[in-house]
Parts: sequence; structure tokens; C-alpha cells
Amino acid sequence: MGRGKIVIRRIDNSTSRQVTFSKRRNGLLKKAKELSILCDAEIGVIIFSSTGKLYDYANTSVKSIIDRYNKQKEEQQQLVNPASEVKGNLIYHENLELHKKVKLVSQENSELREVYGKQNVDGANRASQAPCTVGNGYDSHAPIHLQLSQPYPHNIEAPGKSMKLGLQLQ
Amino acid sequence: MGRGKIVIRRIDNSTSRQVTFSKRRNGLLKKAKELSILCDAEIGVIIFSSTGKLYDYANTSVKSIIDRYNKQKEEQQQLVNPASEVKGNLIYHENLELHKKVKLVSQENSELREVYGKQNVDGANRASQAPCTVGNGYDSHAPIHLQLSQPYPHNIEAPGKSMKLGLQLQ
DNA sequence: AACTATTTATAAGA
DNA sequence: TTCTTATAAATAGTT
Repeated sequence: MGRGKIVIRRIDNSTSRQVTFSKRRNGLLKKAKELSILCDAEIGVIIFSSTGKLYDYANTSVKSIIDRYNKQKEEQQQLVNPASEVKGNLIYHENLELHKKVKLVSQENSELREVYGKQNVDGANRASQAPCTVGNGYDSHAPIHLQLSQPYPHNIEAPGKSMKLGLQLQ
Repeated sequence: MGRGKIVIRRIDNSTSRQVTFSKRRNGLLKKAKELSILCDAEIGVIIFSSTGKLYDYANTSVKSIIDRYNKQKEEQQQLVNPASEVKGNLIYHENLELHKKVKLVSQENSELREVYGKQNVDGANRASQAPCTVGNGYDSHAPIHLQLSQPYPHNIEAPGKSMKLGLQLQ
């Protein structure tokens, strides 16, 4: 839509790519807004420019639509993988509730290694550097391990998955 | 862009709202695709129709763009809240690493209450219904508590925040 | 689902 | 960058 027709391929010229990005980004966000109003839809748009800058739009909030998206996907996943052997069982239902919270989780140890260099953060090599304590017994060189108050029923679901659990600082 | 000009407000007629939704949704997704190709951008679009149906587009993947969005937001958050009193301290840096993982977490107990009704999931009222065990000692009526192998240095950061920690099923 | 009269978006130029 | 405008593209109302 312009003085000439264009083909949809990456614009080589950096300047005109930037100009086109600015124009079309505005156009896309306007269209998203119109659609959400006209048709009473919840819409989110996330854009990262080629330089890494973030632009977004959501008629509600990006957080809200991401949460709704994840919820929807989890429900779809349940339909695809219904674990039919134990379907209808209370334990199965509870497992679904628990597995709604399953997410990839972070790696304290590897991040600690980045902060402290190559030292062994499993605690074996802590003498090589004075441990940092902050008066309540916390040792910044030792990883924090978690202990469950009871075993998790892993024999029902596939092992190797991680789960996200609440943990309040006190 | 059509036989007549329209004003951008919710379309009352359900049928024509649905028709417009279908047309404009296709238009929006096409525009998103074109923009991502022309300008080498990473783009994600999430749409929920008024009936709750999900439509999405991403040139990479929706998961990937959500992860990138969250990462970007976390970095912005750190810039806004630099905890300047202890800046430069090793422990401060470690806290940043840990707090990158801080997220709102889920409430096992309230969800368990939904599954099992109003019974006390703290374990006090477990006799009112036979607990479900699955052969390894897991009691589905009792919440799972977590115990840290060492105290968390909460005196540095604000209490009341929750943190997400890795937990592998074994 | 198609069809088109119009409106809207935008490519190129200033 | 912002504005202009010729033209391409999207789409509102119709069939």
C-alpha cells in the first residue's frame, strides 16, 4: 500500500528498514486495538525490534494475557495427555492441580558459579575463599537445598519434570 | 476500509461481530507476519475471541517471545529498584541472581481446597475422608512443606517476597 | 464464501 | 524525523 508494490522479504537497507518498522509497528498496534474494541476480544502484541527494543500492546495487560495463554495451553495439554489409566481418580485430579504449576526452573548453582568464578559451589572448595555470612547463619557459598515434608507421588507422573512451589521468606 | 466508514466501538450485532472478527483477525496476523519478515523483528500476537477461543502467531514461538518478554521486564525492574544501600557487595550481587527468580507462586492449599471441598487441608481434619496414598508414603491430603538447608539472608531484602527455586522430581 | 466500492495503510519522495 | 500523496491493500456492506 504505497507508491509502489513491495515483496515481503527482509529489507536490506538499514535506514528504510527502520522507517518501515516504525510505520508498520504503529499500524499493527492500531489494528490490534481496533480489533479488541470492535469484537470485544482480549489481545496482546509483543514486538522486539531487530535492535532488541521492546514494544507491546494489550487491551487488558500483557501479564494478564500471558497468564490466560498459559492457562489455556495447560488445559489443552491435559486433553492431549489425559493419563487415562488413572482418570477419574482423586489422585489424578490432584496431580493435574500440582502439574499446572510445573515449569522449567532456574539453576542456582550455575548462576552462583558465574558470580564466584569457577569454584565448587557444592561446598567442597569453600575454604579457598572466605564464606560470606550475614549474621543469621546464611552461607553465600553453599547452595540452598530444599527438603519436602513428604515424598511427591512421582510414580504417577513422568519423573524428570520440575515443579514450582510456593516459598515465602519470613 | 470498506463500503462505508465505521466508528471503532463494540459491534452490537453478534453475527457481524463474528464476521468482522474473522476478517480482521486474519488481517492482523498477516500484518504481524509481514512486519516480522520485512524488519527482522520477533513478534508474538495472542488473541482471545469474545467466546474465549485462542488464536496466536509468533515468527519464532509464543513460548520463546514470552520468555524474552519476561526476561526484559525483569531487567527493567532491576534498573528501577537497584537496592542502592548494599550495592557493590558480593551478597547484594548474589541476591540479584536469586531475585531474578522471584515470582509470585502458587497456592497449593487453596487449590487443594477446591478439589476436596471445604475440608481443612492443613491436616487437622484428615479423618473426615480417607487420605489417598500411592504406595510411597505420599499423603494427598497433606500439603507439601519445604525446608531450606540453610536460612535465606532475608535481612538484606524485603520480607514477604516469594522466590522460585528449582525442584527436580526424582 | 465471493464481490466491489470505499476507506485505510503505507512506499516513496520531499 | 515528519509531512505529503499516489497507490496498494484491507475491509464494510452486499449478494
